[in-house]
Amino acid sequence: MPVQLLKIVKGKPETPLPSHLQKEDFKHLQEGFDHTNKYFEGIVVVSYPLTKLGDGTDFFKVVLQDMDDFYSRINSINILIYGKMAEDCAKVTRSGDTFVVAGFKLEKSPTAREDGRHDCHLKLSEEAGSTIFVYKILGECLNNFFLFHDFIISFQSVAPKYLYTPLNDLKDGTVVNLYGIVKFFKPPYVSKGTDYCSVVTLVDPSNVKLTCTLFNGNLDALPKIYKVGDIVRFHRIKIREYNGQMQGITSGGFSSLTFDGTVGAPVVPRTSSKVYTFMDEEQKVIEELRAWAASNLSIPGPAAKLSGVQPMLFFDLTCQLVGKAKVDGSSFLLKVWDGTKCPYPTWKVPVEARDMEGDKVHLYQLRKLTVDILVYDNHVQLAKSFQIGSFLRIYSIHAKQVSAHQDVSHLEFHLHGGTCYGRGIGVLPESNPDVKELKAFLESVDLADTQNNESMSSLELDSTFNNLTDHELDLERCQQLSVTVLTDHQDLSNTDLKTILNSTAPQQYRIRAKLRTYKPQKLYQSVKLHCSKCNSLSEVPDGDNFDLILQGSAITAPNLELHNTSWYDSVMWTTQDQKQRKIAIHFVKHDEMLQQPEDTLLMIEGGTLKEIWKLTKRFKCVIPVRSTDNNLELLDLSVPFLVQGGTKYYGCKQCSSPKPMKSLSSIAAKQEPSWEPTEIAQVLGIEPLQYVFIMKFTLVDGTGALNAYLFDYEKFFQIPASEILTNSFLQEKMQMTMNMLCPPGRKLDDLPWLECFIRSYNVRNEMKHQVCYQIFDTTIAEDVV
DNA sequence: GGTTAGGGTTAG
Repeated sequence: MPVQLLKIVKGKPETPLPSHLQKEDFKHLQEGFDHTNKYFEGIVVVSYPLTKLGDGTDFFKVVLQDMDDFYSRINSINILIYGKMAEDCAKVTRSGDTFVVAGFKLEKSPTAREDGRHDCHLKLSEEAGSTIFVYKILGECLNNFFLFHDFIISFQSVAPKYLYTPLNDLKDGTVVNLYGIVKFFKPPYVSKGTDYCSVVTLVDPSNVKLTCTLFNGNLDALPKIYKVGDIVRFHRIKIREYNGQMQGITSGGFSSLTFDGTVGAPVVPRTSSKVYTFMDEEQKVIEELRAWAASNLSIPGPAAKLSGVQPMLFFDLTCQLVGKAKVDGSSFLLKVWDGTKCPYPTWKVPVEARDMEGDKVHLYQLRKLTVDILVYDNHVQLAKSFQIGSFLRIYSIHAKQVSAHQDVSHLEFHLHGGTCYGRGIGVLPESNPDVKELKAFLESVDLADTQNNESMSSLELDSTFNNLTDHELDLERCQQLSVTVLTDHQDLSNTDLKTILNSTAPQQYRIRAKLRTYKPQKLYQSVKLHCSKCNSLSEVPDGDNFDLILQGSAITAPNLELHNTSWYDSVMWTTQDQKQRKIAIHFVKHDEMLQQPEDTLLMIEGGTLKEIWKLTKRFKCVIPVRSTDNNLELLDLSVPFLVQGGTKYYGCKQCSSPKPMKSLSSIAAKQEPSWEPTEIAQVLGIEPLQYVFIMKFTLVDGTGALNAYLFDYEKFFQIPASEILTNSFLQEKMQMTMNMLCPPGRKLDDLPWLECFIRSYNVRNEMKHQVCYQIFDTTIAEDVV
């Protein structure tokens, strides 16, 4: 990619130059010096319009100024660019950009005497193998950020422009480039020949399907398709007629890019190829195909989890490999988990403990959550190669229900031989969004017995794991253990509910009771905001309100006098739509330098909710602000005073006395600003509200029933209330926890016991006096979820 | 350069 557009974060390019390149001094740009593996860097001070030479070749000339020797009499040099490279460069180059040029040819400049520049000029072209890096100033990058939805700036390449053939226009015997949406695929498997094979059926807006059989001896060279709905771009695929239909097959120079097909997801190609072209227009193609697919194809929803497995059916599973073992010549065992619990007893494949590969302690800790998947025949070879700990997607697992004796049945998971219906296994990279989500979820799962078994000898482990069935484990829980445990006061004895109800408040009790019902049933309704200063509770504001207030504040144009201070750099951006909204973004500096985006706090004026959200994905902290005559200040406290990660931080309207934004400069001046929400709140005069779960538990123990409130930031569910609204895995985990505490459709007798600590307290107003109860110092038992 | 597979569930 000879011309590459890069972003620059004040003075520092984020993408480093290739390490083999070394900087060349202005004064060494002379004939007789070897300029191989050297680059020259300068600022574009003049750029001429793109022209054509007599023979039709595009020609683009810029003047670069040497910034290291700014005060020399001669400090600028002519750069002559030819062909497609000239055209591409002209498109993206503006005065003030930084150019890095390499692979240039140096010649005497015939115009040196007239223009007073360097007596040599540099000639660059694609044919000569030249490279130009164009560093844009921050404002330009921002433009790209909003226009192209991410900071990934498309490569401006001089590679030949590819033509893409629609699927309804394919001719027998041709080699073409094409785009398509994956309608069906077989993940790469070991063929009976010498190669891996992957079969992919595509469809495009012409509504014509094309099945491609792709071969390659290198697994990595086949398209990285993870799900139906992914979008692929194939280059140099051979088209043949087979059984009266067009068919695609790999040809010599076949290459592919694969994209997530989700509307709005970042457009990042998956490929093993280090060099590929991907331009703005191609980004547009992907977005158009995504939009078309969204309204014209039925793309399957999220894959099943072990907790949602349906007996007798086939399903795809995204999971982590915990153990593997050889079973016999034609089958192989994969022991995997996805953090959820299969609601049915599952079959454990009997294998010798010494044949089980994987961390013994980990296998033991996860024993209640792992399932055994037996893979057969052609899948064995691939399965053997998987690393323990890697993330897998296993396609079309058969959940086979097997009745053993006396109506006791269990589920067996088989990945049968063959590749019908896309049966197979693929490794997912850690960068895959599903893997990221899964990883976060797995990390949030509390494992039972972690402390106690760390020091077990392998002998003890060998005799322990694989021997307990799920039946036995469930039985154990029902008979002995409570689904909640106390974090303190274990020495106290239980009091029955009747006694508590007949006593005066305030007092504290240990109880053993069952959860008959709880409110709210819709768990997201249990999240509130709490001010620890005035003790008020409020609802979490919805996004519509946020957007309205943002719209209101966007009416006032940013005050330019407040731009670019000692502690932040500002950029203005005008939206490309009809509204021509002005957005100002102030990047807070540290040591007079801008930080990496992931460490940066920024303040935004005039942005929409969507834009703010987009910025939070890339930058550490985002604070919506408005400008007054002499200050930047926070908006109304109905909107977050800070957005960090997925979390909106609110301040208490009663207890806060907001200060102007310049108070933040005290944090920016610190050695290593951590931008902790509490610290930000403090300097801004904000009393932060905390996210909290508020629930009402109706508890019964045979002697009586009482309602107890649960007021929990994190301790009870071991889920931060601040994260639940934006994390579907945590929502699912919480729902599963509640289903364990109070299983739907069970009789009272069959409900599990809860061990709780509660306190009674008096609530009095003019009308009545009431005794209330609150649960505290209680948590979910470690092995419940 | 040839082959592999060429979509439509195993039956362990």
